[in-house]
Amino acid sequence: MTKSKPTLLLIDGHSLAFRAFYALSPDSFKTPDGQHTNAVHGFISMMLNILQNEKPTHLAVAFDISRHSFRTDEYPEYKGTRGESPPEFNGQTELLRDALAAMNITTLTRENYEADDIIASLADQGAAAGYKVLIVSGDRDTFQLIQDDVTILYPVKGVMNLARMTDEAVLEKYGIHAKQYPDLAALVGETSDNLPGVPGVGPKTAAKWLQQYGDLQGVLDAEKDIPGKVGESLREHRELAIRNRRLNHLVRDLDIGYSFDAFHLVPVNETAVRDSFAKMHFRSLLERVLRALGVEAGTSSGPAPTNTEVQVVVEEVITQVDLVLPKEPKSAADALEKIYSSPKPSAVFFDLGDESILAAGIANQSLRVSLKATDFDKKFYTWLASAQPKIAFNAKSAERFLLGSGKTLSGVADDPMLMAYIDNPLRKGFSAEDLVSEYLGVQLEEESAEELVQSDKDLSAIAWYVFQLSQKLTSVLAKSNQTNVYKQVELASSSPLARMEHTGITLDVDGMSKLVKKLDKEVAKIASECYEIIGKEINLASPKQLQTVLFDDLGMEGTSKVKTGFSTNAEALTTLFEQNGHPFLEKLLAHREVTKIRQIVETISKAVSADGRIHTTYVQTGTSTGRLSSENPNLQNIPVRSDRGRLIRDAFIVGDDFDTLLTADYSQIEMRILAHLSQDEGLIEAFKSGEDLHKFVGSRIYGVPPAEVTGAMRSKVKAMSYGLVYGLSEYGLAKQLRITNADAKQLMADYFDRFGGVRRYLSEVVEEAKDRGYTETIAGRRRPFPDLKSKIFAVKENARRAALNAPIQGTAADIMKTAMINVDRALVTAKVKSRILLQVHDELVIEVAKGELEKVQELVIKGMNEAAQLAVPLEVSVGVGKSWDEAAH
DNA sequence: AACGTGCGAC
DNA sequence: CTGGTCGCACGTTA
Repeated sequence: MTKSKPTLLLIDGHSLAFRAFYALSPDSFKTPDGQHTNAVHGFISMMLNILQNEKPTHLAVAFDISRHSFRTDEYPEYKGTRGESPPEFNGQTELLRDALAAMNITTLTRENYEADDIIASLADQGAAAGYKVLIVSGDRDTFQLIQDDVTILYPVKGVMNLARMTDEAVLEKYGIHAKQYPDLAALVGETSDNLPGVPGVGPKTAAKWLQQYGDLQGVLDAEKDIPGKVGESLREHRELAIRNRRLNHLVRDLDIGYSFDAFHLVPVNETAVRDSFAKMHFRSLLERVLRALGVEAGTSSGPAPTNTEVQVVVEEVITQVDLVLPKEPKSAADALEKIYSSPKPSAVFFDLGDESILAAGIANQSLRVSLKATDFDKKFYTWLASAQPKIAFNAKSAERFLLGSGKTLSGVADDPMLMAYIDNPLRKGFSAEDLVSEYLGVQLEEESAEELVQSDKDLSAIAWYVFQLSQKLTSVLAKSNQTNVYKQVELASSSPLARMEHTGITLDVDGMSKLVKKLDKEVAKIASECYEIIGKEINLASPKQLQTVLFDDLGMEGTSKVKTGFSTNAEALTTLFEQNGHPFLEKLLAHREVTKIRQIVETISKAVSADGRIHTTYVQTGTSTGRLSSENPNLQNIPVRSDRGRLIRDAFIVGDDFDTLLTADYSQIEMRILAHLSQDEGLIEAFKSGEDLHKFVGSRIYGVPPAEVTGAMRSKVKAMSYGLVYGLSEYGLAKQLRITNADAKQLMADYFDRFGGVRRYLSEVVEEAKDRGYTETIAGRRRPFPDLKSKIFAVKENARRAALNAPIQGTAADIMKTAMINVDRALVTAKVKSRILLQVHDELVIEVAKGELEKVQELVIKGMNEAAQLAVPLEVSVGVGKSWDEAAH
């Protein structure tokens, strides 16, 4: 076995302290004499986490001495935008350096240089001397230091997470290699350093150039070949880029004057650390430091700390639930044996990574066991795949990840996350911590300020609480009569969704990249036409700059208002264009449309996995009505209404080994539900007649035969019908149809004269919701409406409109989920290869295997039709094609 | 990082 | 004041 390399950890002290400062509230960390210590606490905690995870052998922390450096000599405005540091930060750097000294950790500074220069020099020297080097810095300029043995740990989201920036990671994120990063930064500029870049050049443009020409010099050499306004801008502002590049170049050959031995991690001087921490009133940190670093001989003042983890037993008794946490058993194997063979349900909680399960906790009433991923064995997987009842928190994610490694999850009897969603879909968080806190009154994790302290979770304890959660929620749901909708609709959707996510849909990547190129050209052309018209270059994506141009420079009169001034949204631009016909408005609207499409194309393209398919995540707790939402990427808002948009749908194609895509959607499902709920005779007849709905309604309202309903009449009626479902006002209807308020009022009156049942139903819904405090779908899904009693008019009105819509949208969601479950079961039972890929609220997309089309189409239609029995028929229309667009109908 | 604006879908 | 439900990108501000 070869000896592993020593690891040198280099920390940019200021940078990490500042991140820590912003991640923790200063108010929570304060000594009695008013000195804040949040940055120190956060820094040390974070450092200990890194020591634990990375196990470096050597460590040094570099600090800036002052703001003055050779860079400010060259360019006095360097970092000039940084204001005074917040008063709560004062004194914390000194405290931190004292604490580090007590811990026998070397700190380094250098007159006239920044901490990054020290780090750069040490990194090179360390790598050359055979160290593995890890750098913690929040400054992206350090990316230039990345090489085989030099990795940057870059803090994201406060100080909790560190992104491992390797060359591949930089390439992934920015499209260029790490050593090109400073060239990219030079072109783009760095706001936080007060270094403006070349105007009009963003990360994407810069990356494109660097890919093409290699480095900044190459780009500048080729500046004549770069077309368009950006090319012009580059030629005009090349000096900026050159200056930026000079300033962001890190000095890599400083002689630090220490041998690496000085950085070797050694045990701490316990007395000194105790003194230092006592001054700052740190208690939990002391334990951690002593345990992590060990104690220097002869400095210990108390009993020597042991390395064994202290088993924390939470003892709290809450009404209804006995919350005495059982101890972890001596023999995990024994406990697992009992759990795996028990006919009673056991709870399982998974610690989920980005695409795999990292660890798990298992518990029943009296036993609990934690398993790391390395402990997962055949017995564990066999149990997961068995029909043995399980209470699984967020079963869908677990099943998806298990499928990813050829395993599976079955026998899920309860999912407390979904139970809590059914109980109250409006709550903010659905994490196990949130729900345990809300339903059991136990704080699983400290508040966010203390999060840093908690580096290891006891998953078996969480699993045990999950077990308690399901017991508690079982009775909660029984009381509100929602057991049925929970079990039959929500829980039953989990596995089909997991498999849909796992399966994904194939994207024609080549088609998409061609499309981006085409759209890029269109955007550039439209943009330059815009600049031409207004005589200057602005950022067309900036509402603020647009406001200046439209309402100041061009003197237009704003229509609707937003918080920052007059609105520049499409509706406002259209109205303005009707008023003054200014050509800029037209171009701007076109620019918006094309950039939006291009943006979606890029998002979608980036989301393609190694298998060539896109795997969205359906969030089952994402909406207040019962619908699903889709994220990373959102596949429920792929354009379809414009020709350009449909080009995107055309890139979603049938996968290899399959024959065709089939789409099946419900026609006018929300209007059908309205007919059912309102029992309005006219509307029910409309659907039973088989006549076009809007023509039928139009003929009633205008008193003409359906055949004589004109296009204009039909579209008015259509807007009216859909408006009803959303709580549309006269004003809104008038605005949408561009008719007068009086005409809108008349239209509404005529509508309600003929369809009185609808009016009665809608007012009943609101009354009942106000009375009971919630609305209800046909399946019994509830949504609370506390705001219906608000004294604030706008709040109350918003609640009223949402309450009109909730039972309708929610019922549609229940029906679609039921359909999905039906279709999934039918396909599995029929043992066909075909499978569901996507759900888009009223549509399913199915991938059909060769020879299965006829059978599958029949099963799909049947499954969807049988999802509900309404007073009117459900109508399903299907289409088939090689792409999602072709399969549309 | 958080907010505001704008816009794609159903 | 003025149409429901979402997710996402971008600019701006901090």
